[in-house]
Amino acid sequence: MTTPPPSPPPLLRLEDFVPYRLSVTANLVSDVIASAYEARFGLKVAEWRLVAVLAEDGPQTQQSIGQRTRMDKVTVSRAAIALCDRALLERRDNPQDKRSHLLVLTEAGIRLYEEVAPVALSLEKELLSGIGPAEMDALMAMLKRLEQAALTVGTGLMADADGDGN
Amino acid sequence: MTTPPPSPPPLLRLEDFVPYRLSVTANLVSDVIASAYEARFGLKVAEWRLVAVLAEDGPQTQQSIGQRTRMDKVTVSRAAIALCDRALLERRDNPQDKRSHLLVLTEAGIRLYEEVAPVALSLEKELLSGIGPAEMDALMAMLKRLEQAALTVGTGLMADADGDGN
DNA sequence: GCCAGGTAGTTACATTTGTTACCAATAAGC
DNA sequence: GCTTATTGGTAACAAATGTAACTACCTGGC
Repeated sequence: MTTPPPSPPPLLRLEDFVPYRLSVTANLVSDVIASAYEARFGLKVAEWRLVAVLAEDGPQTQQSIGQRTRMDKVTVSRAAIALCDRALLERRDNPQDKRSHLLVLTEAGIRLYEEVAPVALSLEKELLSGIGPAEMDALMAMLKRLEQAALTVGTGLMADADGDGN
Repeated sequence: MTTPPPSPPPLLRLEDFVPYRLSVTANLVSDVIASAYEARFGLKVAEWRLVAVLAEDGPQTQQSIGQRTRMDKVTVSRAAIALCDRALLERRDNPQDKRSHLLVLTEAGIRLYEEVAPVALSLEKELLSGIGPAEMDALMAMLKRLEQAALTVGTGLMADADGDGN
């Protein structure tokens, strides 16, 4: 009609924009994994993470799990409650600090872990089919570096998150 | 007192488990980006994506945007409504199909894009500091491959309610 | 000891997000 | 030119997620 679509010069290719690509891929992967856990073991991702961390590093407080996995303390709390309800973990009193509980896997929890872990690894393998071990190491290293960078940038912007219209 | 010693053999190192690492990193990065967009331009991620896709590929329907960005059609719809309210885009009737609208950026939308894009690129650069261009290409390639693999695996074990098409 | 300030964890609430159901328009069958 | 099945899009509902406030406890100064 009057003004034909102006077609501005694309300043940015979304397909090749790292945060976008990262987010899309991660969500897709996460979705696949999540539904596999959910369908096969009735576990949500957060719950599986609790189990994995506890199996790996032994009993610890919710806070320490939260730090390790960068999950919110509320998320951890809910996951812990859910697992406790299913008797997969126990919350013992922490002699050092009576505010906190020490989370410990029960026998059933350990068994569940031993059942889930191989499935998780096999899913991972399937996802990584066609990617060599060297490449994979490089991928992991980059992800870790990205994580660090994001933390730095994040805390940088945190100072004046909002308040100024700008 | 002393109870079953909870030292199961760690079958899996969460730190090195790709889906976990990917998810943690992506969420962190996404968070940083999202709060930057939100604080500086009042844009949510989905909204920014609409703007970017429209600027890049020109006017198109919501459905095509959904396919391209793997966002749910509801997400796209909400983002479109929000942007329309702010007069950043217009919904023209689609002569081909009167059910759908053609989304077109307005002048203001284009200007916003031209303002946001450089910021996005600079944020990306900051995140990628310390990662060489070759490595980055490798990262992108691997992410794309992971995405493909996830799609395959996903459709394999999911009931797949999503009409992804092509 | 006691009070201020801070932390672990939970609860209650608000916001976001996904699901389902629905309407309008198209396309296919008769 | 109707009736039925599908599709684009939205709205209404339900579930997940984050935020703020709260309890219980710890720590330090006095």
